Amino acid sequence: MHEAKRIGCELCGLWKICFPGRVASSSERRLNGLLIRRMRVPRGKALYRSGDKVESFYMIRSGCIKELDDSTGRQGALINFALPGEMLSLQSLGSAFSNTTSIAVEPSFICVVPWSAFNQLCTESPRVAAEFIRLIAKAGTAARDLLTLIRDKEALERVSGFLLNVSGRLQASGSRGREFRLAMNRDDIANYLGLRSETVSRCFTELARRQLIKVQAKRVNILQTNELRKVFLSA
Amino acid sequence: MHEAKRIGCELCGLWKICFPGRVASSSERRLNGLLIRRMRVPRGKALYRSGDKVESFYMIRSGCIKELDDSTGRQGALINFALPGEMLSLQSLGSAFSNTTSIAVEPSFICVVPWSAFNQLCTESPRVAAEFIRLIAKAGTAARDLLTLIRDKEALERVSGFLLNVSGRLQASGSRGREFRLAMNRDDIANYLGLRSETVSRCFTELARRQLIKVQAKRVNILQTNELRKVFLSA
DNA sequence: CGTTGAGTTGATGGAACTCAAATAGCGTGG
DNA sequence: CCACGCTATTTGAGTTCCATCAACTCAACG
Repeated sequence: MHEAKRIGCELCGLWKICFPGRVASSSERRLNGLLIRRMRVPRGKALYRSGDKVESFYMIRSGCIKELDDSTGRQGALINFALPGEMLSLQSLGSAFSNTTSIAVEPSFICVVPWSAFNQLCTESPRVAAEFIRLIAKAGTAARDLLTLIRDKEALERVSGFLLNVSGRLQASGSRGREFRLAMNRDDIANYLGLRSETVSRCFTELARRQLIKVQAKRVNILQTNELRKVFLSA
Repeated sequence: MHEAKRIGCELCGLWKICFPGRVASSSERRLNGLLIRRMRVPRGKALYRSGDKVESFYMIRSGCIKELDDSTGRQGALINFALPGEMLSLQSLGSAFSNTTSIAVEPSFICVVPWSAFNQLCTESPRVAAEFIRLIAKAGTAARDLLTLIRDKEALERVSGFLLNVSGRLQASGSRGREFRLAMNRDDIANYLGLRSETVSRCFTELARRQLIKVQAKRVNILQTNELRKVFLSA
């Protein structure tokens, strides 16, 4: 997020699959440039909606995409923020139609990977298939992490965990992890963490009062990572 | 749960993979009987522990296995109950070592599927690989469902959702979904739902007061499925 | 028949929600 | 560039729901 700098392929979660650094056959190389389509998603626009046929999966190059679960009655059940270098809609691949809606929180650039072609590639290359299974399993772990964050922790711990999580992921994609701009608003964060925007706001204020972070609106500055981690862990 | 009747292969989540009903090559048939080991797990015994090398995944034939997340500091973070016909530890396949511990809630019978052999099979058979990806993705959806249950609903709704969920899954494995015996105790349910055992108890009592269920200790009888579903949905 | 552990019920306090008002950001047009 | 209006965010006061602590019931078992 923050600056619109787009990450390069070497930071993409698909790197090991797309590029032949560690792969052998030429068929594996097909993904590189040929089948993957790049596109821009304006802020507020949907990348896909629940009910859409699942034909592709996506990788975020820059920006931020929020993934909403429409299966529950409630509107706007936010189950994931996808940050640069991360993949989207992997969990939908099992079914014919998507059960989530993905909306750009800020203007974003993404890679679209057609599932059919990728599937074919998996059958041809065991290595790609294995790598892909690993990626899908990893996506499942993320949901699990969020679960324990929400179920077992109270508000201040959740917000701390959220900040540390975002910080780490931004760093992984080559951005600064200490000082960044949150793409999403307080309501989105609250929905994600199972809180109210007022509570999120109060937590930010409290963390700032303790000198662990600095906040002004969407700008966040992490001053004491270790102390913040202590708050996060102090169940 | 309830009676120790074990489900047959035709209800197993791996059915489509194990059996040649819809598969072609003889290599796909290898799994059937030859490599899969069946075993008994006594109540309270661990099937595997976090840190163990991931060499297999598991299918429940009878009984109930609880899966604990040890990564968080807190003890006993319960992320899943595996019921007959369901699979276990799929999310660990990506990593070398398990990050969860699985313990039998009641005496259980399971199938142990060696991952290495299965992996080999996936490379040989595209159909098996695709089916397997579907299964892994489905496992991810379950975690997601629990997430929204816990994050967006209050106690009575969570307990209603839990009962409906268990009911449906028991039915899927051929057991009665109306009247059953919960294998797990109140503490396990509470941990799973992000509540306290006292609260779970109160919710059971309240649902019984409304004549939607009958409870006495572990015995549950669902009287009004539709009304129970209304409680569950009334966010 | 006493002990033990699980489950239920009651009383109380605290964390987060709700409603409401004040303030700060941000884009737009003058 | 500044003033305006709209929205997002912060802050405050009162309420609700669930956790906590504690007492009690009940069934299983030696």
